[in-house]
Amino acid sequence: MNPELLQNADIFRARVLDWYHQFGRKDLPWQQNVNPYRVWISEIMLQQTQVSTVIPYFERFMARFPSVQALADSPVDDVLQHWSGLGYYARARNLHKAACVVDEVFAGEFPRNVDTLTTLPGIGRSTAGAIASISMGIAAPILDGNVKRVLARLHAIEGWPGDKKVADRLWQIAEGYSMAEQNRADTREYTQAMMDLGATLCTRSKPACTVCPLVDGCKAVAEGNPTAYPHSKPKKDKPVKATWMLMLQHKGELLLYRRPDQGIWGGLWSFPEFGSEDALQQHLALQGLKPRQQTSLEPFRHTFSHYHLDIHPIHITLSRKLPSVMEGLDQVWYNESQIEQLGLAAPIKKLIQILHHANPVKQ
DNA sequence: AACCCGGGGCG
DNA sequence: CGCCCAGGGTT
Repeated sequence: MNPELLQNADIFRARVLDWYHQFGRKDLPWQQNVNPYRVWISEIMLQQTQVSTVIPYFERFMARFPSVQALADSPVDDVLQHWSGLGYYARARNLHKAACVVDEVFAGEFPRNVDTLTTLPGIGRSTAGAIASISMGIAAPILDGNVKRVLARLHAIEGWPGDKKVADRLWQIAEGYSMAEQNRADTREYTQAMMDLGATLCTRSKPACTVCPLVDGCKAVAEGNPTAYPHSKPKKDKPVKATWMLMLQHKGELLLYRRPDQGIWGGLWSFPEFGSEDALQQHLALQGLKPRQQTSLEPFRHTFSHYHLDIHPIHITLSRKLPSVMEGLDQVWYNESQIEQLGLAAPIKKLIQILHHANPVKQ
């Protein structure tokens, strides 16, 4: 462990810059003829799309809109057309809006400080930092996804970066490293180096720690699990619901009803459901049914995107068919030959198969 | 099929 | 302020 790497910004920057000079990418289109306009456009494109896809878009965009004035002077539909295929069209609209603001409010010159840059539509703190540091030599930190990952691992920052407290901590660290004494070339290269490090070495799932210039200072590596950082979004624990499913069998047939179009498994065929075992038993009593044979199958959990459903299947064998079980809904006595014909939710299909397996139907 | 992304918009 | 969304790529 090398604590100086974490505490001394000069040592940290020297390591990062040295790596960048040896291995970093320096020939990307937006790294040529660097100016605020080109950096801005590239940053917005790179927020949503990977480098290899962005390159041709960037070239076409620059050929058509070579300057912020050219962009401001063009109809927004023209801008959207050159954005077509990238998605996130609100960003293209913001691009055009911001170009107009730069043209009209700032006399065609990008503001030379982060706070004013941030007032432009579509430019937040990170994009402003990238424009300021890369194209203006201003010592501003950035915190895009790549840098977030590098810093969260290096310092083993607990928590999800979407949480404000965690983001604030990461910004604080980024600021600490970016503020060290430096010259203008350093500032540009340092920012590019940090993004490159995150994009090419400190990747989300397979970080190349063995060749990382920061490995000896990396707390996540010291803990033995760099990919644990940054912590992922806490999946809000899903509520657990329970249902009791009535599997009525008569000879080789099972009673299914068609679910309403709205709600889960809309329009699919399913077993009658009840909110509790008591409700199920009460229903049976109302139907004048006193089952001789009743089996509770092993309850199991089915998980939806937004909740868990604990399914308690209750199997009952009848000696005669009931006329109607679920008031007002289509029902059908189902046998195995219909397996392809009816739309069944996955757990229902599973349940039917379990039953057939346990009690092979004697036809 | 879940996760990810910088910034905007909403309650 | 916190929460959700966009929209397609990666894993």
